[in-house]
Amino acid sequence: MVSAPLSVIDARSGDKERLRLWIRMLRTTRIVEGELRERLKRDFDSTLPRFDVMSALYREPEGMLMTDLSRFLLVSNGNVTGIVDRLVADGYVARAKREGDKRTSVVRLTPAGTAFFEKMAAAHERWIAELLGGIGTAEVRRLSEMLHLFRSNWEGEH
Amino acid sequence: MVSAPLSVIDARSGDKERLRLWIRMLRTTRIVEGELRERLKRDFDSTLPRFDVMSALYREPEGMLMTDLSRFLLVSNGNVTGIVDRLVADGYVARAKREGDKRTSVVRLTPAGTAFFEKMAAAHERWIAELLGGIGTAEVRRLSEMLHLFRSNWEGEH
DNA sequence: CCGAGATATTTCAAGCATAAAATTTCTGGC
DNA sequence: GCCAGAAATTTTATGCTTGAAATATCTCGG
Repeated sequence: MVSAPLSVIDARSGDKERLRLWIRMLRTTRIVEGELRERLKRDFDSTLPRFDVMSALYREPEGMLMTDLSRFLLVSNGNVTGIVDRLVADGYVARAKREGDKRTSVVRLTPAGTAFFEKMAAAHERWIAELLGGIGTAEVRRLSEMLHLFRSNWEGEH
Repeated sequence: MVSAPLSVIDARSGDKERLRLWIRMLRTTRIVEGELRERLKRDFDSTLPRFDVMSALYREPEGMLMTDLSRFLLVSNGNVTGIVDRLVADGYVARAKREGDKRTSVVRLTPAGTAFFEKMAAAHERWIAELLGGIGTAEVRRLSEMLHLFRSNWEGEH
């Protein structure tokens, strides 16, 4: 046999293209994240991790446990502790002890935190619209669907 | 006038979809990055930033200036200093003073660094092929092209 | 020449990130 | 009731990240 079977050749060439896709995805997210970081700092004196935490809490007015927060954000539990500490110090977030389980504490946005987040979120949505404005609406939909599928597959297996 | 013009309505609905796309992109890269980080640590006792630096240097056997390195990787100049420091300490990278300009130093992979990187890169490519394997080859090509266009647009404007 | 700005790099302070260890509290079988 | 293990959280050590300040060197008009 002189050449590999077609399926193997296909797989190999596909590998290279997946690698290129990954590099481009990483570059795109880095560009956008860098821009968002800069603007959050400039306009709100805040950061992306703080925005992420507040965004998660905004969706859950009853509050969340630290563990749920770290799982949702895909970051380590120890990491969340520090970010929440600083948000508490700023008065945007409150920790509430619970009746039943003394290990856990429910974390939620304060009214000040909610108001502040709503301002940031509005700007954030405008920025994303601007930064991703070069991608056509049909492409956006297609791409989004693809990534949603990826996530479903991933979570199905893990 | 009771309702906004069509173009405005279109823009608004597109904004929401772009926001959703951004969130999904961020989640995807976080999942993949987390997996890569874990495997780099497990199999090579290394990290993603170190891999990125070595990858950049591998493409330039003549070496790179610190500034070019940080620009290429889209990270701050101060950041590169620390990563390179540790790579130098491990013997994978060397700083060479230059004749002409005493401010600059050319950074390049050592033979040990080259050999080590080639092992990592092979594993890295397999991992990406595995992790992004759920996305069909045609989709990969399409998606990749889209992101390439995004980057071209971005760099054209900045 | 020579000094004002430009350029390359490092240093610094603060915050983000992980994994692993330590602490505290809960739960279920005995 | 007790206690072994599980679970929620914080602490710790180390490394990554940024923006800004500090240092050193270069360039070039006068």
